[in-house]
Amino acid sequence: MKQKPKLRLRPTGLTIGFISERTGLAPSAIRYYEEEGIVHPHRTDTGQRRYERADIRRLSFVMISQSLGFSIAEIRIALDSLPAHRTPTKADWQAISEKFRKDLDARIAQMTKLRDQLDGCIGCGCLSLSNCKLYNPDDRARSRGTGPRYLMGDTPSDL
Amino acid sequence: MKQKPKLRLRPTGLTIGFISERTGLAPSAIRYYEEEGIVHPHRTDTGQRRYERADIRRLSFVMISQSLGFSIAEIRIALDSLPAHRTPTKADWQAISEKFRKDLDARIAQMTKLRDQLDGCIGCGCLSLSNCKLYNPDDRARSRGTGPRYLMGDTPSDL
DNA sequence: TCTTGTGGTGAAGTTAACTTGAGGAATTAG
DNA sequence: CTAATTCCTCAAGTTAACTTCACCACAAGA
Repeated sequence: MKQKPKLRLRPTGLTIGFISERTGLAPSAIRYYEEEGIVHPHRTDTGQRRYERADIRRLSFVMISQSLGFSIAEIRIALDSLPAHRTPTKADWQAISEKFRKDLDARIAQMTKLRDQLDGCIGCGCLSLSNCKLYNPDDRARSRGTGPRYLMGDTPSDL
Repeated sequence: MKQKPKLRLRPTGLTIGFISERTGLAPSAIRYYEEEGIVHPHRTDTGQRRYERADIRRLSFVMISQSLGFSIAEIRIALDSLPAHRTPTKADWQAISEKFRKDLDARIAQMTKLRDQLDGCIGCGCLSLSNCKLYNPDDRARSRGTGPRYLMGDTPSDL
């Protein structure tokens, strides 16, 4: 008896459950990503979502990028540069990761700089902001919450 | 005529407005930090908050730490290790920044590793998760949003 | 003293990234 | 052919880190 492979993928495509298993993402998260324009599954005539294998890659890319600190908005923009109606090639993915690599490089440099100055700034106990190298407002690593979030630099006087 | 210095600091201590100016933080944020146990100003008999100079340092520490990606919960815990009823010394701040430096070191190492493997993983276009070095679940850099957020590693099969 | 600030207190709103729940339709297993 | 799954939609809830608002009290200066 032929052991029927329990694949939730009809000729129409992969089900959300299948994608969920393979990526570890909850179906609700995957639907959310669709709202955010990160994946664009097509629908069966009865309205169920069907994905392609390439979508697993897209979602993996999302997870990795998030772990690197990118927001889904940024990720969406990056993914938008992938070809719309053609399965992305190796070269497509390489191009997209290039930008992220740049960003990563910058952030690593930034953090290294901060670390090296930590002892001289917080560690020394002075925290005199006017001398402090941590003043650097070019910090790009923050974007949570609401309203303005400014890294010190508005207070030119000493403490 | 002696130009009266417009310092909002009565013998009772520094006002929230003064602290706000010096740190660049909005008064609302400073009050919020109080709720979160990060600063503990005392009150005048009429209920106004009065801060100490050391609080500016605490708040600066908070801002710097946040820019490094620490949550205020983590920061609060770190600050709790400062002496409660004594102005923190140089040594106190050094001890506290030591832990953060460790964390920073780890994160820099992590990001560097990720960057170095980016080309070989996303860049190559394979994204075969079972081979991918980005699998690494020891990633500590994420903690936003609700519910479980797991970095791939639950999906041992290939994509 | 009178008029502007500052300051204080809730309560409610905001963004991001999702989850949870209710109620109903399709699909699949036995 | 049922029963059990899986899926769908829409609305509302959640956490973090604050902001905004309304409304009232004190404080400072001309």
